[in-house]
Amino acid sequence: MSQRTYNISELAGEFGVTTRTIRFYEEKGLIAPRREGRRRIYCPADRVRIKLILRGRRIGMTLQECVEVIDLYDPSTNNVQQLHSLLDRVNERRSKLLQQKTDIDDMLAGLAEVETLAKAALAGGAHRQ
Amino acid sequence: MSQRTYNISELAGEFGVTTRTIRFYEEKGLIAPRREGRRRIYCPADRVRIKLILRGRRIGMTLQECVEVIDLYDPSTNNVQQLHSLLDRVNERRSKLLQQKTDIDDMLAGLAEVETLAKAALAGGAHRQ
DNA sequence: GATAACGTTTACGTTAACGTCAACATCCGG
DNA sequence: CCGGATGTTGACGTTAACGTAAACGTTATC
Repeated sequence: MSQRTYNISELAGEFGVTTRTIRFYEEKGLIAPRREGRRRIYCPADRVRIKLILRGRRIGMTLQECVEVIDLYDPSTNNVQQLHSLLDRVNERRSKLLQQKTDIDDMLAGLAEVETLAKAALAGGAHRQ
Repeated sequence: MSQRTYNISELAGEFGVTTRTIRFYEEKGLIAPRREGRRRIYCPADRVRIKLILRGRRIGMTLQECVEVIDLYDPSTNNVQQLHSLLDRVNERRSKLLQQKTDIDDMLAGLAEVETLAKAALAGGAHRQ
């Protein structure tokens, strides 16, 4: 069951970013694909990391924050202290995300109002140019 | 019923930003407080605009996008063409917001898993330093 | 009337997240 | 063997969103 692999333009195409973006993430230490000669070869895990990074970016997280969140998913510790600190960071991140959800819902409510008013105007007294 | 007013440091304090940030928003044309001499005097409407800008920023919108959204709330047109274009922009913005909500929910689900695992580790086989 | 406390303008500095370009390597079909 | 297509490594450029600092005005207060 040899893992499927990807080259850089394949992933760039899939995610709608440039190859420069993917190389930049590597430059910043967010991913570390293996090499075949000089060429970068991405495994499924690399691909997932990129996906997670881009998800973070879509909600306005910095690359640094993206790493922090991804690192949460990858505990690799059994130490009591570290588990507690992990739980703390999970809670911090969660409260930020919940605030963002509230912001989004408020904004959606505003849009709904705008839509209602605009449709009413169209149905009622709107005039042509 | 004379409107309440605010000075710059008052608003900066309330919103947890610097006065520089507020002046910067003005520089970019996002707000336009009236003056009393050289001093900036903010009315409730100005305050609301700042609040909306900061809400946009929290979910990763650029200042430009913030203006676009705020402008949606302020139609001031009865032209059919423009009303249709308004509705289009509302829909575009909504779909971005919904994508963001999905991203946030996915991330929250991930955090919940991490939390469950960490708590299990603490309850079960975690060891002290 | 000196000195804080707050505000103003002007201007240069900074950081993040890439874009852009040059110069070169590799590979592949004709 | 050669010309694209694709990849690589520098290296410098760019934009957004402020930070920071200097130099000055206004007001309050001791």
